[in-house]
Amino acid sequence: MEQVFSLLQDNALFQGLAASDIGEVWPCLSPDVRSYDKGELILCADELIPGVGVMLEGVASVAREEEDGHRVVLAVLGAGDLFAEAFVCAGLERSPVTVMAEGAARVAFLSLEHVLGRCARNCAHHSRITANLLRVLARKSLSLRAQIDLLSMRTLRDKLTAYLASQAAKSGSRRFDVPLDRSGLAEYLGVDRSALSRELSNMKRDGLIDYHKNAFHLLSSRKSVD
Amino acid sequence: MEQVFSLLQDNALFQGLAASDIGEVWPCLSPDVRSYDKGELILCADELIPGVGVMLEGVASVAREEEDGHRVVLAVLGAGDLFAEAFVCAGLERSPVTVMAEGAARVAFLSLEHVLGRCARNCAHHSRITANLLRVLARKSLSLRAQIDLLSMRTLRDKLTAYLASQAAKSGSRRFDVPLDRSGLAEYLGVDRSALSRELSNMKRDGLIDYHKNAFHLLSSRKSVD
DNA sequence: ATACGTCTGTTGCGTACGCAACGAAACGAG
DNA sequence: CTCGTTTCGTTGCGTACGCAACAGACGTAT
Repeated sequence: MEQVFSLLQDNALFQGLAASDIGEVWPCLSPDVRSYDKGELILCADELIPGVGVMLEGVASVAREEEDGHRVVLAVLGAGDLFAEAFVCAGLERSPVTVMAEGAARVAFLSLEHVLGRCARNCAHHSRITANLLRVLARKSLSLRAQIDLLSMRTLRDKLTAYLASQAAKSGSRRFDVPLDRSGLAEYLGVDRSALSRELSNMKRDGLIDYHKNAFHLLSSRKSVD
Repeated sequence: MEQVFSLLQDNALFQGLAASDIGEVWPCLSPDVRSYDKGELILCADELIPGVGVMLEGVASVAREEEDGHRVVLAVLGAGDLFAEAFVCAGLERSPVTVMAEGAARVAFLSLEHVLGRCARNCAHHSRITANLLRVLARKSLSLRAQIDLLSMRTLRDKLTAYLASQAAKSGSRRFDVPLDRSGLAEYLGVDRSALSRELSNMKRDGLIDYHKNAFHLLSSRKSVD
C-alpha cells in the first residue's frame, strides 16, 4: 500500500499531501477498495454510485450508453485518476455512465461524507482534500466552458484559430504541439475530421499557420496587406 | 441584515441552513460587503478576485470582453446568486470576466479560506456550506457537459430533438414550456436564430412536434402514446 | 518480406445552414 | 390611438462543411 500512497501524491485529490500524510488520513476516509478483472464493470449506468472513485491500479474506460445501443467512450482512466466525483458531489445517486476495467484494476470508492468529514486528528488533511476536490470540479467547469466557446463558433476556421491561439497561449510560444490527434481534435471541436484536415490545409495555403503532424506554428497574422 | 439572511436560505451556498444558522456562521465567514451604484464594476477583467461573490441586493451582469472590443453578456445575476465561485475554487487570482452593477447593488465577497475554515462552534454549518459549494460546481459541470453534447451534434434537427427530449424528460410530460426565448435557445444550441425557426417549422410540418410560443408538444414519434 | 491497422490528407457531391432582409404580431409608453 | 421596441416567422442566396470514398505514410505483428 505504501507505493500506492506515493502514487496518490500525483492525484488531484491528494495534491499537497506527503505520502505519509495520505497514509494517515487514508483509513479515516474509510475507503471501499475493490478489485476487477478485465471487462468487469466498475460502475454501471443507472446503478448506485458507491462514492468518489479513485483508480489505484490498472486502466478503465468511461463510456455512455446511447439509446440507439452503441457505446461512446468519454474518457480513459489510468492509475491515480479520479472519476464519478461530479456525480457524487452533484447528489446523483445513479450513474449516467458506465466504467469498465480494461485490464486488471483496483479502485477505491470514497464516500463524500468521509471525505468532507471532520476527524479529531487530521482536520488539516481533510481541509486540503476538500480544497483539492473543489479545485478539480472548478477546473473542469472552466475547461468545459472553454470548449463550449469553441463549439459555439460559427465557422471551422474560427474554431481552429481560437483553439490554436489558446494552445499557443498555454505553451507561451507560437510553436507548440497539440495533445490531440486529428480525429480527437475534430471531435473536440465538433466537426468532421476530413473537413478539419481540409481547413488546416487551407490555413496553411493562406499562410496563417504551418504544421507537421502535431507540431504547429502560428505565422505572423498580418492584416490584409497587399 | 435579518431579511438578508432569510433571503440567503434560497442561495445555493446556504441551502439547508435556517436563517438563524446563517446569522450564526455569517461573521465566521468574515464577509467583505461592498455597495455599488449603477454601472460600477463589481469585478473587473484581469483584476484580483476578492473571493466568492454573493449578491445581496440588486442586479448585475456578467460579461466577457472580447479582444475585438465588444462585450458578451454571459449571465445576469439577481439577489441571492453566486458568482466567481469557479474562478476562486480553481485558484485563478485574476478574473476572466467583468461583473457590472445594473443598478444599486450590494455584494458580499467570501474568501475561500473562511468558507472552508473550521471554527470551534459552527463546524456543522461549515460542512454544510462546503458540501453546497461542491454541489454547485458539480451541477454546473453536469449542465455544461449536457450543453456540449448538444453543441456537438451535427444537424440542427438533432440538436433540437435532443434538447426538446431533455426538456420533456425534465418536466415529465410531452407538453412543456421551454425557459429560453428563440434567440436564447439559438445561442444555447450554437446555431443561427432564423435557422432555428426554420427547422422548428419543418419539424412541425413533418408532424414531429407542435408548438406555440414557448409551449411545446412532442408528438408520438410512433412510440408510446401519451 | 507480406499483411494489417491506424492516422492523415485529398477530393467531389449535395445540402444544411449562416446571413441578411423583411413582415407580422405582441407589448408597453406616450 | 400611434409610435417604438422586441420577438418570432419566412424566404432567397451562397457557401461552408458533412459525408463518403480513396490513397499514402507509418507502425506492428506474422
